[in-house]
Amino acid sequence: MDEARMMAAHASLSGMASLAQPVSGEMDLGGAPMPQHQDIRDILQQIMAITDQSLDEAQARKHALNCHRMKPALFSVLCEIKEKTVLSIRGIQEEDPPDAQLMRLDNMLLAEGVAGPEKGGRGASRTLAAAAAGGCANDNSIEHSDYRAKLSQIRQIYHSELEKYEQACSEFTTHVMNLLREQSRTRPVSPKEIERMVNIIHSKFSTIQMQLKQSTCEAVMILRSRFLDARRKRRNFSKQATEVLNEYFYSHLSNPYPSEEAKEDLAKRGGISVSQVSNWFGNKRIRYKKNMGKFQEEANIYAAKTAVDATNAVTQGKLGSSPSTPNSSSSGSFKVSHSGESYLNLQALNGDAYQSSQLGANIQPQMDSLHHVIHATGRYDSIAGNPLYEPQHIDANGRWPSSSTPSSITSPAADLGSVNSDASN
DNA sequence: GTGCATGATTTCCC
DNA sequence: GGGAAATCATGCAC
Repeated sequence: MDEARMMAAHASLSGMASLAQPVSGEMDLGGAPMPQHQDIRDILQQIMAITDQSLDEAQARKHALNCHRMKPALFSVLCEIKEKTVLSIRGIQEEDPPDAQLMRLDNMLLAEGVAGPEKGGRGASRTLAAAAAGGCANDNSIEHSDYRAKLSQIRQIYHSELEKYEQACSEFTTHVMNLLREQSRTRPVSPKEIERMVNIIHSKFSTIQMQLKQSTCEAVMILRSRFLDARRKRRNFSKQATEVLNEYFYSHLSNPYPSEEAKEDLAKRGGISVSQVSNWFGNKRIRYKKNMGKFQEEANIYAAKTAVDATNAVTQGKLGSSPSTPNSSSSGSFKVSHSGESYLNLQALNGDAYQSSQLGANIQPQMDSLHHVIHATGRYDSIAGNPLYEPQHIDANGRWPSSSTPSSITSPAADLGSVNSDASN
């Protein structure tokens, strides 16, 4: 203890003689020092003298002082002084307002499914739902499981660390409390001081917890951004997927609006998602319309392919094959399920007859394909008068004739027995 | 590195 | 809600 503090303590004690009165319960009304006062002065003198003594002497003196009958009273007074001075000042400095940042972190961890009860991750499911709206189903399913696994890892680490911190906090608090209680026998430590110390410890551990929460949030953010980036990452479709989509597009050129059923079928066959099919058709329609010349060659290739399939189907039909003979197309989906005779008769049908024939929609893909072949081979002109062979499928407004009300019957299976808007072409 | 192709997203319209 | 159009962002050939 330095001289200044000793003097301060001395002054305090001198002024606090009155505080010690209740303990002794005796007072010299004439102002003469009572025996108790003399005791206190003696104790203080001894305390002051400790610094001048050797270690052994000091220990012995300390022990003697601890056993002194006035010690409880003295400690009580010192505790009171401490509370009135140092601790009150600390109290003002340390009482922080509720931490908004901590609340934000807690909310975010709850929202992401890291904190709170296990629920498969609300954030995860939300992200998964968002991802399911687009992107390859197969790839996404992998990414989903990957995302969930990583989120689960983060959750585990977070809870493990949190538990460690809480345990450490509890252990340390108990340790400090025991220490202070132990020390209260040799130095003035009030219960309030212990309580305050516990609060300080909790506050420090709370800061550490906040750092943990912050790190966890950052990890979740990084994970999410990686996942979302991966979702946005474009990958070209497989050759098969592109072929399946192009086959459908060019064989339904007059009305390239696949129904939900057709989209599902295309998605299944192409190994992509339905929304990817929708995206593809959206892009294709626009890009085809913008630059038909560029797509002509591609159109001819697919048209020829489909036409060959159609011809095969026709031939087989003429030869008396079963009406349900599968299309020889590699795609194997757009099947000609009616006889070749019906197909040939179609060219002579007017709109009404076409509708009543109940097969126009099914034949239309082949008609579209043939149109392209004919157009490409210069034979278009000779049959241009036939309303079935429109040189363009897009009207003056740049729209497909039925684009405002796309046919819901574009799937080969669904085409059966229904009226296709293509018939007007 | 550049330009084109292409899948995905966004915004607007009906 | 679905589609058109514009735009973004990436893949890929050169």
